Amino acid sequence: MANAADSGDMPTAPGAEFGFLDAPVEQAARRLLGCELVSEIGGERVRVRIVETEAYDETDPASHTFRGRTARNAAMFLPAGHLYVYRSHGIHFCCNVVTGRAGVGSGALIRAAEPLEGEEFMRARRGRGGAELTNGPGKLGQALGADLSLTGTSLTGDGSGLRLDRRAELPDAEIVTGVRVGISKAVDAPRRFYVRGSAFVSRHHGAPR
DNA sequence: TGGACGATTGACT
DNA sequence: GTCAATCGTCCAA
Repeated sequence: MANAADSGDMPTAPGAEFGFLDAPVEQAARRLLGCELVSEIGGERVRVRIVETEAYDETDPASHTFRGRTARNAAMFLPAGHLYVYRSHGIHFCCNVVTGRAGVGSGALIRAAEPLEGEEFMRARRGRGGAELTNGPGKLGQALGADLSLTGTSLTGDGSGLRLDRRAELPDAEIVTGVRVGISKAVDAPRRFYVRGSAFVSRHHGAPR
């Protein structure tokens, strides 16, 4: 697995940049709200602001890492600040920011984001516009141009993948906590977080109205 | 090694 | 509201 720290080209100590994600996954998931994701995949620069996340870790029956490390979920055990991409329903690519220490299988699913830059590229990839660009995990993955080749990469950004830019932590009053979406286990765990009032928070079947 | 199922989406009734 | 698409992963046998 490629790791920027291996090549010795890290400008700072490994992990320092994403130290704010080396925390209990619920806290890390909250801290990701408001942060920005930059994609330069295919030479097309796209930038979005994260507005919805869900927390998953090894203690959680709904998590891919609940039954331990496998070939698919190995990236979740990397240090905080790496990317874990999985294929959903054979069709969609969903992006997770890995949190916590190396060897710990935890991360936050990025469920939705607001477009900030490169909206024309997202429209071309999605075949749709408006909130439909990025208001769901599969939609966001498609808008960013993400696929399985990005899993295990570092979010420091190397000009060809994804970069995570930290932003100031949102005040509690702007964060809504709820139950996660689309899972069949631990359905009542309050591990979904989204920005109050954002028009890009995901819509899904069975959503409260 | 077979088979059920999924951290979803979009089209259709 | 209902259901198909689509395929890799993982568990049971």
